[in-house]
Amino acid sequence: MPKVGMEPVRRKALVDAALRVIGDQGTLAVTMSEIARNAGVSPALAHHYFGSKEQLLIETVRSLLRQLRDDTVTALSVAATPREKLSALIRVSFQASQFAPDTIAAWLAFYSEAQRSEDVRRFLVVYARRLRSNLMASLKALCPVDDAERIAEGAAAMIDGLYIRQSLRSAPIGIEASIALTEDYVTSHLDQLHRQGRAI
Amino acid sequence: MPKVGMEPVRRKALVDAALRVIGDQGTLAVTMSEIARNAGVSPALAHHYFGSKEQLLIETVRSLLRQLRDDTVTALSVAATPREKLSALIRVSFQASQFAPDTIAAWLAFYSEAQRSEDVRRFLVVYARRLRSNLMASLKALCPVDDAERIAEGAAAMIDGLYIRQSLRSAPIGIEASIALTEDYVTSHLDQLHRQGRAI
DNA sequence: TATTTTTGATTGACTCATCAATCAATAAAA
DNA sequence: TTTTATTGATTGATGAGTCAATCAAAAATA
Repeated sequence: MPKVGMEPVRRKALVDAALRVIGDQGTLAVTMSEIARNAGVSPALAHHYFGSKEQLLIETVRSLLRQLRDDTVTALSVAATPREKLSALIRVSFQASQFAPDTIAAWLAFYSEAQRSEDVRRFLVVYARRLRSNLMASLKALCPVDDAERIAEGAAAMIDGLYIRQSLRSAPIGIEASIALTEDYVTSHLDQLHRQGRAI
Repeated sequence: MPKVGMEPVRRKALVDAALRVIGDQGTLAVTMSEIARNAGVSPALAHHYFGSKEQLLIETVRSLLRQLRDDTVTALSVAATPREKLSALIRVSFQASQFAPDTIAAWLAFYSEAQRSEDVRRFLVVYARRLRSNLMASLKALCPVDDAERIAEGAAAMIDGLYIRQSLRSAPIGIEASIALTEDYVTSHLDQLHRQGRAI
């Protein structure tokens, strides 16, 4: 039943399937067969389009990252002031699409994989940098650079930490609580600078 | 060259080797052969003493957790006031032994594995609970319970977040900087409560 | 328009490697 | 001689990657 132009469709289906399977198994010890089955095609086809499992995995991180970037761009575009942009950045990280158990499990699996695959590591570093630089951009408008750096570092760490804790599913902190906690961190530190007359 | 009483020695050697290999590969996709080789024994011996790979891995998380608990107990015992105990808890998390790249990679690998193995997950939940309850014990002496809960949650998240970010080894935040950031979080929130007259 | 040719999509069957787990055999204590 | 420590060799399962073959759409040609 070969219809022409299937390539992009299949690529997407396979990447999505990889995400699902990884999210489900919570590990990169997933097989091509399983991914292919989940996508409704044969294992051979997965190889045909991606060449190797590694490559399919890379593509999968990439898609995760792209999703997050798109969400971020959208959120930032509707935020007017630097302070609003900060809130938008925090909110995006805990957005439902990012906070879904499957997605969290997949991120975690990739963090673990990053220790072995230089390619995967590079993508995660991009994520870390992006979050940091987005936070910095807004913070610099609100306080001196060195304070901004500290706050950005702290906020980023807190976001990642809340994220990873979510993966254990014990005493799960909800989306709103996570946002409130991070929001609180930023606010209280900015307030502190304000009182010290160091804010802008 | 069988000498009697080798069992405990070998068990420890194998667990230590597992930790090294996992830390090195950053994943639980490690083989019994590799672990055994690293411990200087045959794969068959590893099976002899642990029965299965899963069991050896469980034992390895356990040892990680025990190490952390011992460090924590020691650190808490020399701290007198609640505030000092808080600092001690923070410091322990970033202690050299916990902050070694291998150890970080191993923790990460186990977090990822926790999605699949209920046993591993249980151990990590124990860790999370322990950290939280230790923080709470000291915080409750310094502020109302609901504030304590928020601060404990935030501090724990920040610790985990700094930890995970360390694993990417990009723009690595040092031990001291990590401690300072977390310390800063706790201090500024306690100060805030103080100003509001809600601290104890 | 009818036909042949080329190309893209797809898979079943296969190969090769790896790995967890088993077991029987050996060697040294006790 | 019984027990403990240890391993080499083997087995059985699984999984990544390859390949040749099939099928149908599209393009080219008659």
